[in-house]
Amino acid sequence: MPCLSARIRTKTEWDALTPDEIDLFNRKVVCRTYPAGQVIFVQGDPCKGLYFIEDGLIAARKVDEEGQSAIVRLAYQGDTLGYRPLLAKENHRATAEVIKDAKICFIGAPTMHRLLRSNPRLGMLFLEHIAQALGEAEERLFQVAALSVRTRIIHLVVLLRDHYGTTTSDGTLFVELPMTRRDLAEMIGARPESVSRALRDIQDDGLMDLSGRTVRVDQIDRLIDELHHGLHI
Amino acid sequence: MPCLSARIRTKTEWDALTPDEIDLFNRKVVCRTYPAGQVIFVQGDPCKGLYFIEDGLIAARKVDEEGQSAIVRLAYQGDTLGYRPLLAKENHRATAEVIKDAKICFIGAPTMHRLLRSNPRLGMLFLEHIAQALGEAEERLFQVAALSVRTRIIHLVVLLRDHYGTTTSDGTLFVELPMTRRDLAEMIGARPESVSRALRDIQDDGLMDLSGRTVRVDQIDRLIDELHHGLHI
DNA sequence: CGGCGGCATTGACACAAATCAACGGCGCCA
DNA sequence: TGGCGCCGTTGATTTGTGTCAATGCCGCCG
Repeated sequence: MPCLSARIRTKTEWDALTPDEIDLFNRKVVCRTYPAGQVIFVQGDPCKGLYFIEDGLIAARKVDEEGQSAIVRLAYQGDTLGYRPLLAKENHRATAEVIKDAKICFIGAPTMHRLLRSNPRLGMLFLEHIAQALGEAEERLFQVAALSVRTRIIHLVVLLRDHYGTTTSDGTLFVELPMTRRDLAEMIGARPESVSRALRDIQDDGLMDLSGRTVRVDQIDRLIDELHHGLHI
Repeated sequence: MPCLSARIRTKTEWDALTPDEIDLFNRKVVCRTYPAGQVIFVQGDPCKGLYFIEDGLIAARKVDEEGQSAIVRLAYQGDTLGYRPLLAKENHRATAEVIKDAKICFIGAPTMHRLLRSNPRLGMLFLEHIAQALGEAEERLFQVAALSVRTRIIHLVVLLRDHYGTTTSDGTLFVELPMTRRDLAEMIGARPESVSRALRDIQDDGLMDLSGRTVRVDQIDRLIDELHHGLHI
């Protein structure tokens, strides 16, 4: 079973590869599974290649000397990890940690550069991908810089809906919060206690129903409205 | 006088262009000057092409419906603006506003795509550039999410040193803060009053000397140390 | 010239969020 | 089976920033 299965590939930048290149990829790639909690690479490490996420959820976390910490990016199935330092020719600037058990394929920098040289379209698709990633990073920068914890939490739930939301036949939306309160807090630049309180406040206002790590939302519009019009109307 | 002068070009991604392509660039480009305060494009606008900054300083600002606002990026001489939406195939997600009088060259999207198709190396250099921009965005995201206003201010001064710092013969460093307190505040996700107070506090601690928009730093090490070891030692 | 508007600073105060502390629940494994 | 450690919540309290208001400064323009 090749790591780069067609099902996943066609939705990613790897769709640019020719059959020969797919063959090269599959020969060079090293795949393994990582349990939750495992660290894939550490900030400061030299970047030896990149990691294609076949399945699972990974967080890129930055930490400083005082222990202050924040999650700067999430990587889902089909995403690629480590491309930023590879392309910028830098060391890793974040630590990658598995949030949900993952299957990850490593591809070394030399192979990657060979593919980029032989296939300009691959570079163009990476360009598009990284441009979107920059847009998301700037969006979250804006949110943390300008919005309240409550609003940031709602943005986070809406964001997680893309990958962890399911809608039942009667239109009710369920969103799984796929990580601890601590990690949710690090995603929005807050403390776990503040996340707990904000979630309860939003629940008390009838915007969602929380049980454990699952959020039930009856009227997603009411959530979205608060993002656009603020609390009061 | 062609817009893409060799002096600036060789330090940017445009160094990849062949003489023919430079010629095409110079034929297609439209240059003009913008006074401070002028808006170059507005968030939500379709992206019609990109803007090469021959001189000046530009801020990319995000604003929401409630008027909350933050500066998500600065663009200096030699930088290119608008490449993110162009490459991500999105509309502009920020408003570009001139901070210091600028000379800017506009190059339309069709020309740009033609250059990218004819010259893969241009794409590779953009890839490298945008990868670094993503690194900077994530660094600032971490700072706003995890650090105090005081620390963020120091980071900002150190950042501005790259483009607005000069060192005298006796080793004293002068950094110009090239914008209003309001804009400084929007760069770090704070209020102008908080910026004023933080600057005064840092000055009271003898780490810098502030007069108007110029900061004098005698021992840059002491500033940098605070970033790595915190306030106390 | 005089006055208006934006900039910067400062003080008093309010408030959102952090901190500190305590508790119950749960999984894990010695 | 018991206990240790992490998770999640809640309460009490502190504190860093935001908010509001007043002032002085300066540049600009009628």
